[in-house]
Amino acid sequence: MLGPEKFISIGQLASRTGVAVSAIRFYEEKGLLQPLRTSGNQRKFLRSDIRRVSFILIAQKLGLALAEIEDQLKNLPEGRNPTQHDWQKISRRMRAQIDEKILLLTRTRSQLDQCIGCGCLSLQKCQLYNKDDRLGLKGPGPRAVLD
Amino acid sequence: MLGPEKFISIGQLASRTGVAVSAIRFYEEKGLLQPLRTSGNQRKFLRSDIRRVSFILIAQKLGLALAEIEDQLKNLPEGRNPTQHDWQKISRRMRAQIDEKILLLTRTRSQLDQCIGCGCLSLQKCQLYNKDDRLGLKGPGPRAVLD
DNA sequence: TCTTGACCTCAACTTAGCTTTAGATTGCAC
DNA sequence: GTGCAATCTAAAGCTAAGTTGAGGTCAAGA
Repeated sequence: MLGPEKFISIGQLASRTGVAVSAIRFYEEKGLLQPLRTSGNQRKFLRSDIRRVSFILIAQKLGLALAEIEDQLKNLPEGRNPTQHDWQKISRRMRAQIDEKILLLTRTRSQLDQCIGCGCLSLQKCQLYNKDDRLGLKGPGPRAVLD
Repeated sequence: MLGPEKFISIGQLASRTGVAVSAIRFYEEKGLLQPLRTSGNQRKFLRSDIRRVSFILIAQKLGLALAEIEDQLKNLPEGRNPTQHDWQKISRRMRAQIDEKILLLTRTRSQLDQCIGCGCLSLQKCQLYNKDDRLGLKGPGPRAVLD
């Protein structure tokens, strides 16, 4: 029968995930994907790489950098297709990160509420912006300070 | 009496906010700060610029880009020192943004929970990663898709 | 006066996360 | 076998948010 092929091309992976072909090559370069090659040197991906790319996208939305995402993906088995169980473990870890993020935002919000009361928005008085927070909730921000 | 000076230097602003001098100049270049100059061409800032910089830092933590922060700051009066009331208005707007962020994260979390149940983490099945979300919760992610 | 630290400008460099471009294959369809 | 889209590599370009460096000026104290 004409069942689905075992491997998919870069173009297929791109259209299935909505990610540009160039971005997929870039992810490979960064070590997030490890496609095989055809005899003609074209990349061939496992079907499970669709899920892998989905994971990359979701994790990015949560603010993880590609390097951090790579770390998470290291927990997936090399070579063989990850099982449902493999993905569950990794998902649970992500849930913890979301929890943490929500907590930080909630704290920030209540601090801001206090500031709305007094209208101060000042570093000294509010503690809304202090060094500890700085390390917690990350964003761009001046670099020197982050070191 | 020796009351506090009306203006502060760039170095003072830097040490009061914890932001590098180079970053402050950069913010000025981007239009986020509009210091006056001394006869010797050195920048002189209003004391209220400390608050302004604090705001920039806080807003960055919430994921706003400098351009967006500039938009918010446009709501502050030019020239005169912002009043407590001015800051309150702007703070309330920020609170709304935090609320929205928390909402999005909460939604993402519950979707992820469903995925943990099935272990799928797939685009089609879970809807954890769809285009609507993509616009909502922003992050890096492939550019083409964002257009 | 001299020196020293804070300040000035302008240009180039940095990191992350990609996209774009150019020129060379590959592979499928007719 | 001819054509055309999809793929390949390598290098350059882009945006955000700054930092770094070179070379010059300002201001205040000894």
